[in-house]
Amino acid sequence: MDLDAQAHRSSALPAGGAQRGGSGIPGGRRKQRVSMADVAKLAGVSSQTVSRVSTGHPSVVDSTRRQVLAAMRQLGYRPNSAARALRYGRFNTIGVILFGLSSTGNSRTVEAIAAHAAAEGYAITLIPVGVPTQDNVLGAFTRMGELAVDGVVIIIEVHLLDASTVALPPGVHMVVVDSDAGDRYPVVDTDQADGARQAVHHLIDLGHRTVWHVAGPAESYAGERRTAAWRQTLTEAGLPIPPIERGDWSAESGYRAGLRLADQAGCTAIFVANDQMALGVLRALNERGRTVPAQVSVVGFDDLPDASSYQPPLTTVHQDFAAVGQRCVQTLLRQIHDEPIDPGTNLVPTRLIVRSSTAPPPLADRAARECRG
Amino acid sequence: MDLDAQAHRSSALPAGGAQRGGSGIPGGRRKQRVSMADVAKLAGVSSQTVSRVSTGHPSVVDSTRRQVLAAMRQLGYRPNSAARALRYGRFNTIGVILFGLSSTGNSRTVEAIAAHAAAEGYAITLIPVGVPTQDNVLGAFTRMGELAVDGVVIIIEVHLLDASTVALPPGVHMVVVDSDAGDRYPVVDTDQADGARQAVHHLIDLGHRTVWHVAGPAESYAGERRTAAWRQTLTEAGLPIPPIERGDWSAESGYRAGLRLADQAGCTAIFVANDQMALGVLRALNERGRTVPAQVSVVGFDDLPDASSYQPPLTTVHQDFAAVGQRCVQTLLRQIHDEPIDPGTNLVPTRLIVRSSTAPPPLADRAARECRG
DNA sequence: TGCCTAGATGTTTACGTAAACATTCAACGT
DNA sequence: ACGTTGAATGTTTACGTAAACATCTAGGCA
Repeated sequence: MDLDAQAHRSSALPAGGAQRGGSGIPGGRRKQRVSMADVAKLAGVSSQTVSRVSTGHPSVVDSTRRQVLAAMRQLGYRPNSAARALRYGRFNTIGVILFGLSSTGNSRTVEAIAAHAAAEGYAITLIPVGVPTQDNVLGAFTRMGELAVDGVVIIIEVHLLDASTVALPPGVHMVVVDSDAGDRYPVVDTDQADGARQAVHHLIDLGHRTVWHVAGPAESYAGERRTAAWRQTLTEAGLPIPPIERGDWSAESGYRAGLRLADQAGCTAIFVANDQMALGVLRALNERGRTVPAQVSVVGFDDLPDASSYQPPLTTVHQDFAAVGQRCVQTLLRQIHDEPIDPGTNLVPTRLIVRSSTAPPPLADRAARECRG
Repeated sequence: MDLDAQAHRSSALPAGGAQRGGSGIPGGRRKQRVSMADVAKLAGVSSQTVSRVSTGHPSVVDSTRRQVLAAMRQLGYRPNSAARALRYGRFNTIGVILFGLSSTGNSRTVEAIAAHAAAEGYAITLIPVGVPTQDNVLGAFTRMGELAVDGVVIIIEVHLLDASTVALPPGVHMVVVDSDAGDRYPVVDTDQADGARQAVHHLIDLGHRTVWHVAGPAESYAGERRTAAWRQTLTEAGLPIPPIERGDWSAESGYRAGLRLADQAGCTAIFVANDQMALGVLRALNERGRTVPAQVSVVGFDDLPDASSYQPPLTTVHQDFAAVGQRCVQTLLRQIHDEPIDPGTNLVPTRLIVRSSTAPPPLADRAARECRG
């Protein structure tokens, strides 16, 4: 790898554009990049032939092709994607607008998006929004308008986009992840409701009289969907609905919520809205001497890679982030290629992973319905 | 937001490029994007004036500027970044080559890179490498060569780049994260060695007779650096060097290593090469009835957000991923702008976060040197 | 032999932008 | 009054690529 040579070259060049290069004089101004014309000259063909070789056009005779390829290698030619994009009117790039990658699922979703986009010949550009204020989101949209993207995946609570002043630049397609705006935009999302339902049902089926809940922040639609499904599942089962504890997705907030729940006498089962908070809940219960799962059962949501190593290994709802990313790319590319897309929300199924943090309640707390079995 | 209008428009258009548009006839073929010329025509000025307004050039009289801005808004003009990139020879984009975002620090580093790049007017493009084979890395480099980036941050064990056949396309600058190739490429890295040293010293200072070690995979230079520093620190302290247990960074592998260590009689202190494996170690020790920190002390590395909620809260080495990302961007931009860069490795300091997983060893195991204090 | 066909290659042009250069015009000084 | 200046704006051109069109060559067939 010739890093050194490169560094030397660039530092040896005349600094600014002082020479104001006459048209084609190489070496005058920094002839930064090798163009097709350069390759063509060396190979003794026209630049169009170089173009044909570059794009794999069939009607180039083999000897010519080899000659051109040799010249390309010799000069270190690489196609100028800006010129290509200009020519084609396409960037072959997908933008991803998000708050941050540190949030649990985002990084894995983005990873999947990147992987699948790459497989389709698309690169992805990250457009981070620092703080999720409406102003910042608008700013991201403005920036995105100037960005070299053919479409965007928006991994942001969509209600932040509802300011009527936002005008999405025409020609930019979009897919929204993690939202309930199913009828306004194409949406891909994990089936939050069904996941929560499975979690709560699991606990009910084990014989618990009810299921307590540590919810995510109220601003999160994904969180709210999980909470709503928790409530509905309990209602359908004719069980009482305990008061909600609320966290901010962090393990620390789960710990605080867990301390409060540990003091609730009748609390034998907890559905926690994500695994990180569940980690905190487990610690709180342990500190308060309430054993899991003998005295209290805990179910999480996400199935983080670490969840199987919690103490005890966590029963949780598995989210298929890879599938979400894959469907995002697929939906977006269909739009970009002017193909029809299935309207409405594209739900990715979840499944419950049963580990060691759930068990039937202590005998004293066992529900009557358990006796059916 | 006029998503609907957009959708209708695009579906109402003639599908393929059947019309093969005569040169400038609008409406023939899809006149996809609004150009400066369109704005100029509407505003009754030359396209150069539109350009001047667009770039904020001072010599445009206010009335003209307002006229142009109005026309821009009316037509929904947005600059074509491909044309700009072609004109300027710059993309204002930084590429990031990595394996995956799920790996611990990567997502946070990338996040920081994205944030700082955005602040400098640069977007970032993700170039994921599926499996870290040499072939794939080469593939990524090839793709990157064709990509619209002015520089790349490489978050990949650098020895995968050492195939002599890799020719980095000239004109693309690079910074390597997480490597020991300090003299060949500009490198930004967490000070792995010092972090490990702090961790081991902490345990020694608590009076442990030696410190056992759960290492990362042998292929990881970052991991090897931590291991080497662990060994050196013990050696300098004149302490014996126990056999190494090795994991693959995952909590599960940490668990398995922990089970093996739990059976080692003299093991009272463990330095684990990352927090995730430490989580597994904690579980293994707990299962084997060895209490932390009373019987065994554990120190991790990374300071994941969750580490403070482990059981017990983990003493660990804090990595400043944000600083790493920031310095990457800074170093890269200096190269891109032809400014001199400080050669060699740019080390980001770490600091030990002492929580509840470390304590002096049980009396029977206390080292003689402890009596000095 | 000469025309026709098809495949290989060369030439022209447009994509949207902005630097460089050219032009216009009003304000100013002598 | 007239030339000079400089600010505002218009015109030309190049950036690198690839489609569209033009040209050229060799081989097939009457």
